[in-house]
Amino acid sequence: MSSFAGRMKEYPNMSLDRFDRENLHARAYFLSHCHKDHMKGLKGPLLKRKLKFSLTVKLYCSFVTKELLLSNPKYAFWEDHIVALELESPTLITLIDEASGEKEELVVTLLPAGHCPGSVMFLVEGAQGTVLYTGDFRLAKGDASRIELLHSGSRVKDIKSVYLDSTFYDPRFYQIPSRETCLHAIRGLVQDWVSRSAYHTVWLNCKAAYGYEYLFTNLGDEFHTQIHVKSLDMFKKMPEILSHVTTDRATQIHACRHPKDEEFVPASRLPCGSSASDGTPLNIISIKPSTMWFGERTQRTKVIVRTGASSYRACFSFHSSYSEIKDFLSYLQPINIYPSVIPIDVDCADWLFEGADLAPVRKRVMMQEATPTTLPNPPDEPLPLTHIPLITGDYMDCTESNDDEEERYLEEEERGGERDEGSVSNSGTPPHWEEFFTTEILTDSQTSQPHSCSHTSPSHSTLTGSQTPELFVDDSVKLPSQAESMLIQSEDRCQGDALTNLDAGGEESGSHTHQSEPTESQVSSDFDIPSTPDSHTPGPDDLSDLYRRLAAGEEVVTRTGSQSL
DNA sequence: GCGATCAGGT
DNA sequence: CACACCTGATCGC
Repeated sequence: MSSFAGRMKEYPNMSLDRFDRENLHARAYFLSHCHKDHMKGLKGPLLKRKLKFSLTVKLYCSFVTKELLLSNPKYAFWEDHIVALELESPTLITLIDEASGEKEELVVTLLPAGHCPGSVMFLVEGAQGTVLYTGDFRLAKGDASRIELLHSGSRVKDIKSVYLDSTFYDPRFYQIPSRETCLHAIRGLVQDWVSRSAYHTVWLNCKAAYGYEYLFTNLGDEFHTQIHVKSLDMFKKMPEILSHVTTDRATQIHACRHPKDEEFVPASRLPCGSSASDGTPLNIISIKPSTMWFGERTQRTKVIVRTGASSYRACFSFHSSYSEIKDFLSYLQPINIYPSVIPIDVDCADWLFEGADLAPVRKRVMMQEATPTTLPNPPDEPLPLTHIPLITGDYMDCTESNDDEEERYLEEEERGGERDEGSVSNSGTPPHWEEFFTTEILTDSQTSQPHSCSHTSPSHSTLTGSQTPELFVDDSVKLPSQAESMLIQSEDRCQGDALTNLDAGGEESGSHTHQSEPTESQVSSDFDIPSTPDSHTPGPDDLSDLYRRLAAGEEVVTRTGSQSL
């Protein structure tokens, strides 16, 4: 849970993702995405009153976030105070102190965060330097190098501070299977089930939060069906999503919810109460998207876990893993890092200080926010940790990792392997939600013709798979040597039930099928290499070299004017 | 009656 | 593990 107090040290007159307490005095507000834990105070009466008397206070966010926010009537009073910004379009924003008239100019750029529809990171450039507020994000390895506006020419911008979503910035969450791997596994399970008969139905037990939409669109496409959901209202202006969801219960894939669902769902009923028209009972399995992570030493493709006769958990994460965060930070090389949650357990912080001999000349500290009890100065004195927070060398074991073997688990059935995934989905690229957005309001009957309205996104993203096929990752690339050495051949891998052994009745299957070792190409999917021509992600060797040179006092970071628009 | 906070649940 | 909620109880205004 984000404990970010809302303000950045460099630009205390803007508030991001927090709208209570000190943030009531902000000159401008920023919302990175539409999750409740980032909207604290946003519907508070104090802020509501402030808006009434203010001509200049605005809330900046993406078009999609604006749409999702306003689909909830409780936030309707914001309507005339929201300024939706295009992605990747640097925008000059003037912060005005309404009492004194004092002005402060900033250039703010929204960068896609891959966390949920509309989610963005805020890149802020101004007199106090360039800072990046990540909000919540899920970016794959190498993604930072593909974001043009993090660069100035061919070089990464000089970033003073990163305000980081550090949810999984802990070695225990070393690796999380890629979005494509998870999607592929879920697709396989759904395929296995719904192909049995028209009465075989899948219930996706998703949380009441945005972020599962790309699962719906992908499964919808794959199985030529729409996914049953509770409401379509919020997607009115997002034809790509809208066309894949329905309120018609007569479909084999459901993601509907009911306040008190959990109990009676796996038995035979869906939250929506749907049943076959001829009285035949439906065969229902539930798939619960959950975050499952993979420590270095438990490298195995446990992407789907069977938790009962007809219930499964499927790996699914909105947040970047430790290794993805590490890659992100290694690439950006910020001077300061402010984690949004306490970075790691004090008891196992030793790993932080490994490699201290490589400490660079350039000051590099891990900042920690003032604890809530030491208010009222949110961007208060940081707590500098004296050594490098990023260890690009060997990862040190922190705690024993995830070996919760209390449940029977399935290993992902690899079928065609992951090499072919680029042809199935926009592999290697996070979903680009703005593409789904239109200013038109479509009715249900119009949604059979999905289209993206490019006029709302004149500056297209380099992350957009559909527009940049050359960015597709070739999963067959050789592992970087370091990454390769980190992969431990698993000992005897426990065999789970193969997906193909599911009974029609959902009984636990007695038969076991030997699972083959993942091939290198399958395992390497999280160590892919970016292919953007004019940029590259430094590999572990590059970084070690870089640190060595920094430690030797060489000037390797060339400063460029970070004020360029 | 409302909001904020906490406990407990998925 | 931790997420992003939800519900209900309690407290204060």
